[in-house]
Amino acid sequence: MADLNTSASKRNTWQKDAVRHALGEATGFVSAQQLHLVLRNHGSTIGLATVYRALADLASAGDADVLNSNDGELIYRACATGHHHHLICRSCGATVEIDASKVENWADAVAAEHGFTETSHTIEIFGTCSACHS
Amino acid sequence: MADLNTSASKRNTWQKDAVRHALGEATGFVSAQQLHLVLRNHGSTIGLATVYRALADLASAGDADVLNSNDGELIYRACATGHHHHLICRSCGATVEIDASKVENWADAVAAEHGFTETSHTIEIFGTCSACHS
DNA sequence: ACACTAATGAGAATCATTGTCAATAAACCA
DNA sequence: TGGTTTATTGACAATGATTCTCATTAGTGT
Repeated sequence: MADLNTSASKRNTWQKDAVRHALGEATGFVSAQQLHLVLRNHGSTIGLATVYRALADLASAGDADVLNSNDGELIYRACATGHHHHLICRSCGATVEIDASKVENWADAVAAEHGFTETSHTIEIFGTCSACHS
Repeated sequence: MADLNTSASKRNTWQKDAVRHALGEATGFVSAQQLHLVLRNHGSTIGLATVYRALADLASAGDADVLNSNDGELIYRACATGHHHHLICRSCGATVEIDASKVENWADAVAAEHGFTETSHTIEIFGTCSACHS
């Protein structure tokens, strides 16, 4: 019974759909805890561990972006397209996806210059958006 | 700037010196736990909480860089000069400080373009250094 | 040396995240 | 459709990093 095409056979559950949907509804980045709370407040009986698992799956499938907030918790965001970076408002959490091909190239070049291979990078820009900048 | 210990008077203790020194000795980024272990192995009786406090102080004084490792722990590094970024070997932890004025400007420009002010950013490059890339 | 009080350290407390495992329910097949 | 298989769930325990508590220790100015 080996599923050759879909790596490890996955099942579709309403829990995964709920997490995916809730993540899509959210504006900006949200933590697993926040998402779980929202779902429970909407009457869902989903478990916290399941939210964590679903988010981890989404992230590893490339359907969600992860980054660690400054106070050490992982926060997630629904993410449509391929590789990109974020411009995030520190006060309201609004997020703008930004293309960064120039920086990509710069990062790869710098790494290569120092003999590094298999490079990856973390690039995030934080600021105060115009709405929050009274 | 460097207003001396007037209102928030700080005291100099051998513990803080030990942490500062151990951090200077380390190559690359180290966690508070690792640093504590190293100090204890060298015969120090310093407490873990003190290592955490000393590192937090160094970081907020601008004498150390902080970043979160991918497995969710804070790692520190002695940092000589102003603003810069890092190229880090994923396997041996070797670190290269890189100047990134081009990217600085890019980041500020992108932020301004979207009406963001008071911008800051996180830019780190990870890879496998030539020594580790057998 | 003395007094004042910041800093220390041992352990408890916190908090996000992950592991455990019996019970549940997708997906597949006859 | 009903039965079987087994991935997935969820309640709770466990982990692990970091922070807090508080009695004790030790810098610093007088």
